[in-house]
Amino acid sequence: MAPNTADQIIDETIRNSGLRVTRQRRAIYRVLSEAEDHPDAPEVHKRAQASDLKVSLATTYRTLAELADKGVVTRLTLEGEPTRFETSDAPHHDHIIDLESGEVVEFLSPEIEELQRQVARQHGYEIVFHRLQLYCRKKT
Amino acid sequence: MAPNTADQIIDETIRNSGLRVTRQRRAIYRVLSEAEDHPDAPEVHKRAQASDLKVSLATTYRTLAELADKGVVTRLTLEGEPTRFETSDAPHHDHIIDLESGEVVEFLSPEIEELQRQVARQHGYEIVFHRLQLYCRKKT
DNA sequence: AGCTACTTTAGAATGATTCTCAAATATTCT
DNA sequence: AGAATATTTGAGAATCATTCTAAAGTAGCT
Repeated sequence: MAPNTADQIIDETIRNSGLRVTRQRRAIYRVLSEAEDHPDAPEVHKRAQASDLKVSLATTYRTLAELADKGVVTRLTLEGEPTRFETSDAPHHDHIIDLESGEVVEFLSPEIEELQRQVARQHGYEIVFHRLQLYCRKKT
Repeated sequence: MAPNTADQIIDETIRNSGLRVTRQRRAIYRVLSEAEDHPDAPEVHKRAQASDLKVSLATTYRTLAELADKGVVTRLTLEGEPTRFETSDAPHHDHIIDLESGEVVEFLSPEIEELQRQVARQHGYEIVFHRLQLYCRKKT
């Protein structure tokens, strides 16, 4: 029987990534999958505490790094601020950052992705992953 | 008479950016303009020392930040490593990062840039600056 | 040369993240 | 189930990158 509850899916995801399922990893991954935004490690830690899932800050950092290395979560490294995280379950996308409000908007452009592949190929490379960030201001 | 030697151009560049010309700023900017690669702050500092241009590490960090804010140099923020720098005199370009060797290759794609502008516009934004990095491995 | 504002310096301080290793816990073996 | 083994966690120390501080030095104007 396939997993059906959110909790079961979380456990599956962790186990499938090759890590043991622990209370702490569950808590951290759950915080991320419920997040509407892109929190950094201390913020993930705070939310986990708040939802009565005690985890240390060290474990939060460690677990986020592990999950990122396994590909289950994605690092969002913006200019001049601590690394943020998001789950990798949403389809791939890139980010627009509103320089005034700090708001982060996700977007997807298959055309750009294709051109990226072409550029890489022309230089003898194939893309493993990429980062595209548009730092913008609201159009006048 | 327009500046003709490399030294004069360096002084002009610094002065035009609105900063006073000092021995230290000259040294730092010179290191960057002679660099073939994309050094981080400690590396710029080391090279300045080596070429007999004494500068403190604090000043190196401060000056690189000032020049970046003035737009004379550009920050290159890669995943999981300290910020690197390059002069802004070369035409705009993006980067391919070879994941195995760490080598950084520059490329330019007007088509991608145009698509980026379109995407931003569709979301009601206009781009102030952007970052595009392709993390790659050599094509087999 | 003298004044004044801007700069530099060395070291302290900060912020983000990683490390250490003993205690706790998950999985495996009987 | 209970014991043995391999992982994982937590608290605080440690590290790395970068910025701050306040005292001493210097650029640029007169």
